[in-house]
Amino acid sequence: MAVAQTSEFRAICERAGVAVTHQRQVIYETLLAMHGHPSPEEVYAEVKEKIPSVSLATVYKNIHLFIESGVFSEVSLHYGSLRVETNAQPHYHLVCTSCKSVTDIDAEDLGIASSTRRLKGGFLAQRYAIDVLGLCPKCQK
Amino acid sequence: MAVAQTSEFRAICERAGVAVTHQRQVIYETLLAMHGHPSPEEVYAEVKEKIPSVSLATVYKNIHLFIESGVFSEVSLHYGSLRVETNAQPHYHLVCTSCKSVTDIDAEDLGIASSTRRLKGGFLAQRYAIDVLGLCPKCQK
DNA sequence: CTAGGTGCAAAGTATTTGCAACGCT
DNA sequence: AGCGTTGCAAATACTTTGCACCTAG
Repeated sequence: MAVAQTSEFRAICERAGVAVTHQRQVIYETLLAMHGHPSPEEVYAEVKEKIPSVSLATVYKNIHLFIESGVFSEVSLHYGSLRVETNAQPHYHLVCTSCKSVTDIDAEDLGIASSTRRLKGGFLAQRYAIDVLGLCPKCQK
Repeated sequence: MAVAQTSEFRAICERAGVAVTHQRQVIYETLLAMHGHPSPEEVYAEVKEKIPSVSLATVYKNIHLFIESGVFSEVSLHYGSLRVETNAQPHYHLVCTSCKSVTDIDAEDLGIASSTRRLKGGFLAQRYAIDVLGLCPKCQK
C-alpha cells in the first residue's frame, strides 16, 4: 500500500526485524516531525489525521517497538507507577536497560557535583535527577 | 490515638501545615524504613500490617503530601503517561518544579560530557537521562 | 466545635491483551 | 501460504474523587 518509503525507514525495520507497514511508517514519520515530548495520545491524534482508522493500541505497540529498537527513547523512565525516593542523600540511579533494576549511586562516585546554580537561559537549577542507563554486571555476560 | 510521636514528625507536619494523624505517621515511618524505591501499592501493603483498615487512597494522598512538602521525592519524574523523546541529539531536560514545563538543554551547556564508561561496581554506563529540576525564568519572579 | 483526614466505592485515566481479519514477505 | 500486524473491544493497572463519618486541635 505504501509508496514513498524512505530507505532509512526500511533500514530501521530491517534492523529491528519487523515488517514495513503503512501504519508503522506514518507513526515513525509523525514522531520525527513532532516537537517536544509527545504522549501516546498526542501521537495517536496526529496519526489519525493521516490514517483515520488507526487504533490507539497500534500506536502504543509501535511506540514500544521503536523504543525497544533504540529508534526513539523515553523522556524519563516510566515505571508504570509512581516510585518514592526514600534516600535523602544526594545520589543518582543506575538503571539496567536489560533487567530494569535500579541501584543508587553516590554523586561522588559518578563524578558530578550537585549544587544550585543558574544555567544559560536563566533557569535556576536546584536538583539533578540523573538516571544512568546501561547494563548491570549481571546482564553484561 | 498515637503515642510515641517523634518530635521530628511533628515538626514536619507543622511545617506542612497539616494535622498529625496516626495514619500519616505510620506511612511516614514506613517510608523511612523502606529500602529501594517503593510504589504506592508496596507502601500500602506495609502500612496495612500496622493499620489493617488503612485505604490505598489515604496512602496515595499522604505520599503526594510528603512529596509536595519536600519530605520525600519521586525517583524519576512521573508525567502521568509515557513521553517519547524524539530529539536524537544527546541532551538533557530542564524541568520547572513550579509550572512543570520541560525544555531541552544541550550536554555542553550543562557542562557534562556523555560517554560510555564503566563505573565503580562494574555497571556499564551507556546513556545519561538527566532532568535538572528547578525554576524556569518565568517562575522565578 | 469544626476544618481537615479517613475509608469506601465509584469514576477516571493509562496501558495491555485476546482475537479475527488482513497485508507484508 | 504463513506469520506478523492491525483494529476493536474488553480487561487490567494506576490514580483520583465524592461523600459520610471520624478526629486532632
